[in-house]
Amino acid sequence: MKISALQLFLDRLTDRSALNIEEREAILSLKTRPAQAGAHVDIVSPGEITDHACLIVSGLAGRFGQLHNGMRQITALHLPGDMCDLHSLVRPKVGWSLQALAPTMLLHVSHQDLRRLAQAYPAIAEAFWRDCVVDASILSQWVVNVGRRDARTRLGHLLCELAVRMEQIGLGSRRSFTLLATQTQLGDALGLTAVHVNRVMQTLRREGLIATQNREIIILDWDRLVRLGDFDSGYLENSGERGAVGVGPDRRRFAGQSPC
Amino acid sequence: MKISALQLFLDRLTDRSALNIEEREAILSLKTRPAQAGAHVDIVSPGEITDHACLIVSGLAGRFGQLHNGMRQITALHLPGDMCDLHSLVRPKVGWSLQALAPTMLLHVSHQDLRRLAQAYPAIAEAFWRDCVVDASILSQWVVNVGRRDARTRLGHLLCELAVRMEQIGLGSRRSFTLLATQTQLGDALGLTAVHVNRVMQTLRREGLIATQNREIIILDWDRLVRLGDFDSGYLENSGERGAVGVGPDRRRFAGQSPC
DNA sequence: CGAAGGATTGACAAAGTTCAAGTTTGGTGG
DNA sequence: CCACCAAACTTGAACTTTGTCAATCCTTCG
Repeated sequence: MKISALQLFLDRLTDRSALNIEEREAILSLKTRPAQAGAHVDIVSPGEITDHACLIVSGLAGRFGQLHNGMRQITALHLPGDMCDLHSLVRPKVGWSLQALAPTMLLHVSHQDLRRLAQAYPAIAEAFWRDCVVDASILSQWVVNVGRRDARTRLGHLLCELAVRMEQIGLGSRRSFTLLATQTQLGDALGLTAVHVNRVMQTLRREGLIATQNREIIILDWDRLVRLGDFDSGYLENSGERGAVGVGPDRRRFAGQSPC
Repeated sequence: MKISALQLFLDRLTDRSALNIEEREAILSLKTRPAQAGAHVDIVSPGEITDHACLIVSGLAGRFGQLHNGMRQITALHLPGDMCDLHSLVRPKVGWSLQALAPTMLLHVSHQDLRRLAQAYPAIAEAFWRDCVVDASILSQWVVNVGRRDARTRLGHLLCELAVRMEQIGLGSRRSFTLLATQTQLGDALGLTAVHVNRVMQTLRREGLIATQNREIIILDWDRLVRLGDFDSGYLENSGERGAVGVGPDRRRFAGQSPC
């Protein structure tokens, strides 16, 4: 049974923030406009002033920083269920491009509608805010990864992150998942050359850490990969400690959902 | 005449978000508790669950990601007027340490009080959210900088960023400002060794781009440094395009303040 | 004055890049 | 179903950039 992208998005929100029935319904009944983008095509271009956010349904999208010399650096990868441009709600002038890395289906959600929700339900505004903060926390890790780790560790870390995130949204697991990025794109994410990504990937295979077939990454030894990648999933998970600005009546707490 | 840190913080908020008199007064009347930290001492340690945010009054603070092998990467530098842990309002479990890079004075502001404001004034909640988003946008640039630029460019970019940010808060200008970080700390921010930072800095001096005396950075040729650093200040500035979740009655627009 | 932290230097090593040439793969039209 | 094309992946050799280590100098501060 196929789960709608809005449901995935809502799951993520409620995993991190408490939302009551009414608020959840409100999210689920957001109007959306389907769209798609082939590999390498911009979903949002830099300099634009957006009036909508993009909810990934399937595929893979990346946020690209462009250098004046033409080099590129991916600063974020967006998986299905990610509401990519949520931050554009409060800062509509985007500084970077959002590009599909592989054929990608998405839904446009208008700022106007999102704003209406945020106005009507402070708890939703807070959930949106928290979502942005979690994204920033992933971004922080990205800086650490790219700044201070050698290539092997960097790639290991990225693979771990993706495995956990894919598992969170129910696509694959930390034993295997589908990675819709080319080695060149991985290089752009890691601050490495495609050539070097290739070589490092080979050593990981040779050492029996991972295997690949087609677009599938198979993690043969999770524990060793975690150690190699210096990975600590804390920044991705909702550790149960959830800040609350403390909005609205009728607040309800959830039990955690994934027995991770 | 000395401007209070709260006023600096408010200036930043109102530069990015419209706040009416009442809301501004509310910010200014926040209760604060002074604190200080010597160079290299933690202000907030990783794993803690904070109940307050930290407003920098003077000095310099940095957010450190720690690797398991002991290496460190600075993911953000915080100047006076920065409310460092605003994001902890919605995610109180912090993943990284906040450390003073030089003797630093700061003010603690309790989450409780900040939450009260955010509840009472949706426009303030939105301003806080926007502040977090701007921080994330700086973080994005940081990823690009560290991931894809060579050492010269990286250092050039960081110097440009700091010059602009110092100018924004009225400490120094893009012709000169005080940089309270050691070369080792710069290395931690740039993903480079202290030794290499030193050498690169020397070439910048030799080429007549910058001069240093004591803790002061003097930028001799701003345009050339901007070109070298591949710097575009867009991500720091409030481009006039300001998203509005559109909260509260009595919204008022400001004219821009700094004729940048 | 002496200690400590920070800046500077040099010789060398290592990690990653560049370039340029294959090889494989997947998809498309005939 | 095959031939062909483009994109992705792989390989090797030479080359750069940055890191490492270890010593020395300089400044600040008690």
